[in-house]
Amino acid sequence: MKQRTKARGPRPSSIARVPGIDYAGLDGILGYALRRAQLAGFEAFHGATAGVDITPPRYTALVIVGANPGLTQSTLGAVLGTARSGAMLLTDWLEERGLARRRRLAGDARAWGLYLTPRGKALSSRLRRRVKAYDAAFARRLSSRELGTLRRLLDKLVGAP
Amino acid sequence: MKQRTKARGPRPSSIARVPGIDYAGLDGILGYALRRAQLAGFEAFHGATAGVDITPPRYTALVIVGANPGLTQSTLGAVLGTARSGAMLLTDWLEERGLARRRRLAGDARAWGLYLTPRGKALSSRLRRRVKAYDAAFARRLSSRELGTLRRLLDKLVGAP
DNA sequence: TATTGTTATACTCTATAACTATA
DNA sequence: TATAGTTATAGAGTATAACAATA
Repeated sequence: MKQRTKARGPRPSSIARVPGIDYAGLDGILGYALRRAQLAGFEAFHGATAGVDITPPRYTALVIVGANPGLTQSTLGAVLGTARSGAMLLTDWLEERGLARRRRLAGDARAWGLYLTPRGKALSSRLRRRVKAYDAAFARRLSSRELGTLRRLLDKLVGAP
Repeated sequence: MKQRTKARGPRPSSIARVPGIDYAGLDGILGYALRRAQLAGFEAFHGATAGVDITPPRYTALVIVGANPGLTQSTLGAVLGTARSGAMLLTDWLEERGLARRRRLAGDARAWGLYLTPRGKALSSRLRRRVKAYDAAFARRLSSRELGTLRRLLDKLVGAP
């Protein structure tokens, strides 16, 4: 393992159904059902990254920088839906661990281009494989037909093309 | 309005699709699709609670205490899937705003029972109506048939009966 | 011994505002 | 003026650990 063995910090747990509790229509809310499902998906991620000190946004940053070398921090922020300052902290985190480097871009002296180091590339590819496998195991709770339907409905819900 | 008019703190925004970016299979991950959908649902919640200083866990605490008077903090924590210390902070928050009260329970001198005040009940019922309406508007992006399918698949995914 | 609530501490995630250097 | 990055600050959410009172 390259990173610390213990993931610290908040790990949102799934929402257990407590017997005898009146949920007062809370479980009739679509947003609540989505939240529960998302937490179940998070657990798959957590299993995939056990033993590696990483979190979902950090994983996303790692993968996105890996697939888009030379990306600027602003663009990374746009992809993550986060403010520039957050993209900077993520970049710091990657750089401190030797996973990525900032390099000056030719066209614009204000911006940095982000690039994974060999170590970052190795971690990215290892984790991508693991996350994919765990996610597939999670998705296997549905038939492939159901899964296709679910993906279509989720896309429609968020207005994806 | 009874609460502060401005909700502060982090409001997770939705994940925009940035053109020209290689997502490297990230969007093939079910957990990622669920996350995007959940954020869209969160926006519905945010619209419903505009002008009221409340967050999803605080809203959940308000509703759950309202529907289960005499609930202990430990049970509230179990419902929310959070540690006791978190349930305590939520209870403090409710109490500071005059929305709930702690009262000693007869059976166990260690535990507090939680009860909404009239003000808490009023806020709870107003917000429940608004959240339900906004959630319904959000859900209307799907046909009622699709919605039924989605709910069934989400329940199956989290292993709900 | 175990549980309830509490306090203390820490870390992640996110945001806004003000600043600098550059465009 | 506008943008990229940075710094400072703040609040929300979550966790663990240790403690007192009670079971």
